[in-house]
Amino acid sequence: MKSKRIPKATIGRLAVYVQVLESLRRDRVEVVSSEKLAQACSVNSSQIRKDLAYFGEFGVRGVGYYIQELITSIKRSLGIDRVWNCALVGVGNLGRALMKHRDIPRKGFVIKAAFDCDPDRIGLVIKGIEVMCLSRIKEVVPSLDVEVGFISTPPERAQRAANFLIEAGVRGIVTFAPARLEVPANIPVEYVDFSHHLYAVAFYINQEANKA
Amino acid sequence: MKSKRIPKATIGRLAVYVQVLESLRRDRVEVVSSEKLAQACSVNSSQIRKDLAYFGEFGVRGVGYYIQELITSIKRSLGIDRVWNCALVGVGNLGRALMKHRDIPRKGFVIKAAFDCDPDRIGLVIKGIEVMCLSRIKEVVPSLDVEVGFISTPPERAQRAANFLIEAGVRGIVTFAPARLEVPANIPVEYVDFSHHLYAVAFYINQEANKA
DNA sequence: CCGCGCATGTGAAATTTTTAACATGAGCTG
DNA sequence: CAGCTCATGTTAAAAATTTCACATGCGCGG
Repeated sequence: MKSKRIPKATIGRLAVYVQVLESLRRDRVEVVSSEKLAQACSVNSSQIRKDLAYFGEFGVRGVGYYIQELITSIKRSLGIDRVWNCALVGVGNLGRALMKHRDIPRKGFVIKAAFDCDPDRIGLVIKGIEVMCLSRIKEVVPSLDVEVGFISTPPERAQRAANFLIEAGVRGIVTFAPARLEVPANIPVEYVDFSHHLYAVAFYINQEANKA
Repeated sequence: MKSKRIPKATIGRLAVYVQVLESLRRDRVEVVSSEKLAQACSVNSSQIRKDLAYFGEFGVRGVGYYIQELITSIKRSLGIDRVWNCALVGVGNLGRALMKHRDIPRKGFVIKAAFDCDPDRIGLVIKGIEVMCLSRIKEVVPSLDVEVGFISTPPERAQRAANFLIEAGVRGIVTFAPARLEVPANIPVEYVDFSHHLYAVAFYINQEANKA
């Protein structure tokens, strides 16, 4: 386990490995080889061993990987072996859907506070969380130990939301708004935008058509 | 403009360029240099010129890129300068949200049909679309010129949904189910799963912490 | 209408990432 | 307990991608 720069692509694949491993675990499989796992994830088996090697030695030679153990190890490596407190800015349709989405807490991300600047929304209670005025964010985020910010505002207000969140002390942002954000270099931002996948599928369909 | 294999990463970036360019257009900006665009997208300016070069020459030397024109060119390159008819399988919470989601048609993807295997859901009408039994898919997809399949079933039924869609003749799939799919090599699949972004942000936050 | 400035498009260099190859070590068998 | 099998962990090679550097060519000003 050497401390080297870890490729962004590796992080993405680790998430896939976890997904596939959890699916295997549901099927009561206990051990898997890098070769088998590779097939299920549509990647090369060396790739898997390489990716895992960034974080340690998790397998048993001649045997493979114990699935439960590997899931735990990957989650620890990614830092998702604990709960992350989150704050959400922008309580529109999307924001409300996120607050109600069961899979988010299931993955260890708990929305502890929600903010908006629309007076009509302030005071609403969704899933036990009261929507607060954005001006209170600086007081609330530290007191609730919030480390991650979710942005679900319209694109034109995303930057403002980001500024508020960072000012309030969040350490990373996941934004669902279709807008790029300018943030300090030490604040990671993840852009969630499934329209990119729509574009991609259209492109690859055309590409297949041109092959044939 | 040479016909070379186009990196997957390039496709992802093109989608980002479109997003940023459309934002600039909203601000009435008419021309942009690769350098300016690069900054807004947090990439290298050579990268942008390289990415665009796969598809043609869209800029004017000494001037830059005409934004409206570039948007059109990129969209044509990606194949999103037209409408794509889609069919959705799995009308649970997520499926219904997708059917109501305005941004999907806005991007040129129109859901023309919806399928489920739960009798309680068959017959429901959502956004003018009647939910049909999955057994009818093979008749409906060709008759409505559907080319793209959306999967929003639980993970354990995603593969079955994919099989039905492909059998019915869709050319590509966008799946929202947290499961990997086995499909013929000529059918592109895009996996939409924002939990990957949650994992990523957690990892990068930890990484920042270890730096300091 | 010539020359200058500027930003593109591109070929080559540098870097990163992926794939292949193999030595290592765990576990099983006789 | 020696030897054999198998799959990992790792080193080296190959491939792909990103970045650099600059020649090309458009537009403007004198």
